Amino acid sequence: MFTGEYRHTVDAKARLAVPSRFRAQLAGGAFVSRWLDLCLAIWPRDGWENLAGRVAALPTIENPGARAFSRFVFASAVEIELDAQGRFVLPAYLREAAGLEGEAVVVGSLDHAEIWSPVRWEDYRKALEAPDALAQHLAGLGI
Amino acid sequence: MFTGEYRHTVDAKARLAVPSRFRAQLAGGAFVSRWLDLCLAIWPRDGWENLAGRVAALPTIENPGARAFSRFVFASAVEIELDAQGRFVLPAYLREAAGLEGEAVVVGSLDHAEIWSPVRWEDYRKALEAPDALAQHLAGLGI
DNA sequence: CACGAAGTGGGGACAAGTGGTGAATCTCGG
DNA sequence: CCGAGATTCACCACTTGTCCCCACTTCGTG
Repeated sequence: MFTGEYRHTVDAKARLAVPSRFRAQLAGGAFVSRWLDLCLAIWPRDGWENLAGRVAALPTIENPGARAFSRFVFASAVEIELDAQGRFVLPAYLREAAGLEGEAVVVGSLDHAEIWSPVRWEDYRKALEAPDALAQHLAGLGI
Repeated sequence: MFTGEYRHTVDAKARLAVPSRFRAQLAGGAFVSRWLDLCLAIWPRDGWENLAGRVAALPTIENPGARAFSRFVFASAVEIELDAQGRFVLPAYLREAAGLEGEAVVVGSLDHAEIWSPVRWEDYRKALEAPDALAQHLAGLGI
């Protein structure tokens, strides 16, 4: 399970360290892709294959939205390998897509981790903390 | 069951002691996350897995609100382990979220415990103690 | 009054995160 | 086809933060 929030640096060589708590779960191989709300996602192999299977089942021929989503995710994806220090290299187009430079926030999201620009994450989180926004979301869930 | 109110210190290393009455219930593993009304929640493993399971079932790809709530819960959560003295470390982002420094109030809340900043807890409690506030909230709950 | 448990504070060992150097590979021009 | 430059990758070194253990104080209890 991926949880928690970690602030790491993106160094001059575009390397980003994966939080140590995530490493064991990514040992069997990992994929990075663009993701919803202008962030990036890190998937362990099985989660990635699960996602690929679900997207493959979408009606990509008839439905432009499904087609767009499939391209959005898979055209950008790279398989990554961690170096001895637990870092990997972020391709330039992914850095650009997420607006990353200098620093990044890595957050857990259950079956995958996400990489955010610190500014965007802050904005997103603040919108969420508006007094009743959360309770609204909870209401429909029966929680 | 978690009940009672305890005032503990958050020391220079950001450690917080769990009230001894709660420890047995958290022995099998515990999780801390952001929670409603700007406090933090401590969950025993089974309670957390119950919550996580329900959030995991949400349609996070199609629904931005579900996505936001999923991020709120999982991005903030940490699995904690108590040291020999029954303490654990509060990550900086959780301290900030709950406005904690120096002291904290730990309160029981049936299936989980909550961590409040003393000031916020005081305000919240006072608001509830206003003559009719509680009755107002209870109305319609069928209690 | 004595004992034990709970809460608090601090020090040392180790791992995580970060920056940098050198070797291997690839690209491009001569 | 060969060589110089650029780029990437693997390895090494340092700093910082985290974790674990030990010691002290206070409070409740026998």
